[in-house]
Amino acid sequence: MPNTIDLSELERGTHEILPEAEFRARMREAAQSGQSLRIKAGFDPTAKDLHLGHTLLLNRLRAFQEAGHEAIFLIGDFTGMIGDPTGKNETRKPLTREQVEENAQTYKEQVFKILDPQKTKIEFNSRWLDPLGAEGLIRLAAQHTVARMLERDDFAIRYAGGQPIAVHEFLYPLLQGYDSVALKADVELGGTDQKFNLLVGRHLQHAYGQRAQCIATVPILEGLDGVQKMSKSLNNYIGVNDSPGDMFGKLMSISDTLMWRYFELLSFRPLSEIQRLRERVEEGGNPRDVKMELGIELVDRFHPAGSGEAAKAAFIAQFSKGALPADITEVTIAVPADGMALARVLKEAGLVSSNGEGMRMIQQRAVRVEQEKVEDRELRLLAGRTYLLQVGSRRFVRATLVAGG
RNA sequence: GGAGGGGUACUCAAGCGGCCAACGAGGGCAGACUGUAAAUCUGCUGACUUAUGUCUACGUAGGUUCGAAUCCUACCCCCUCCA
Repeated sequence: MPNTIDLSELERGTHEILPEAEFRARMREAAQSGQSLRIKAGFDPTAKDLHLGHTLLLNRLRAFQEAGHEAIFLIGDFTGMIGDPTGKNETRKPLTREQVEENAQTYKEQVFKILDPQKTKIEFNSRWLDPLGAEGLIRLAAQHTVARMLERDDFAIRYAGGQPIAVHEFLYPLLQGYDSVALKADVELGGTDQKFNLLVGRHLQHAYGQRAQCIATVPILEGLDGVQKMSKSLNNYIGVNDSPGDMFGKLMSISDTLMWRYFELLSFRPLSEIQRLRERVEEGGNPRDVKMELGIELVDRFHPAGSGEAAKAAFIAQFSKGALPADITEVTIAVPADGMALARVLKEAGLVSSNGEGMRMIQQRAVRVEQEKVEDRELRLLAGRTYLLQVGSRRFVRATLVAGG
């Protein structure tokens, strides 16, 4: 049952709420009547690992949940089993039912780091899209016009630019919108790139005689590079399952400008406090220290209490004081009697992807053995002892060489 | 259905018979500088126990040639215009 009408918490971190007046009215109405609302957020079942970009949306969902509303975590398994709408994205190949279920399982584990499992309803859209059938699909398609479809930005641009648009691409927004009809959603949350699709849901609910949902969009979070959106395929992400050390380290490597963006979107601190931090830096404080605050907050959110401080301490020890990281991967490599060329050892240890790269790294003075920089490309390591190998400043392995092989 | 243009490495994009493992840009990695920052500068960026050597790669399959990413044939895919 809704317990508050603190709209600022619900609206914080959103990019846009449409229509805003209606949204507010409905929230107040719900609070007065004690009737909780159905808040929907859809997720693609392809991504197995959630990253901080996904959490923006989850944080919003959680805010509604805490306000006493019903959070519906919708997994788009039906669409996932068909594949990428544009058909151009290799990473979104059609999935089998088993894969979808497997992904859903890992999703749940990660999602409940943020959402309250007791108050979250998980749905799969194949539940109503499977039985829809061709007839239902055509009836659904009849509710929308081509002209309105072409209002969507990327369609409009592609159409105008002579890029192909396959007919089925028009069906995706319809199916997603139909999810809202099937769920009788009151509010749908999504990324700003989803705005059009969310509005289609609103339109369809109206067409099906339901009270149309309000929509709230959240910004797309930039990745570590500060430019492109955070995504695993661009390798600029921070995963919610990243180890405390990785998470903290990645956060420390972002630019000072991006740091403020992360504060604004990811931190739960009051905006006034963030403003104070900003002033501290403007008055000459080291941005690094503020960045550490961010690192601690986020590491603590996804790991046991105290992990943040521990990650910070480890970070300082390793990078500011040059100590070795606490956990170094250990490998055992079998080498011939006359030893093995260093480059090859690096490859076997997984520090570089090829022998050639190993050679290059040595040439570039990026390789250390037992903390000593190696310049000799011919160096061979012999069996019978363990070496501490390092490539660059972050890649470490402790390799034990044994005779054989 | 007709006419034309095009498919090159992670991406974009040159090359149009040998000097091409393939210009350039972006990305990535490394070094310097630092706050593991960012920005900047420099180098590297197909594989092979690094070799003035071999192998694999310019949509796919064949062919011409001493030699092909480059020429020819067929096929596949994409785009534009016309119907």
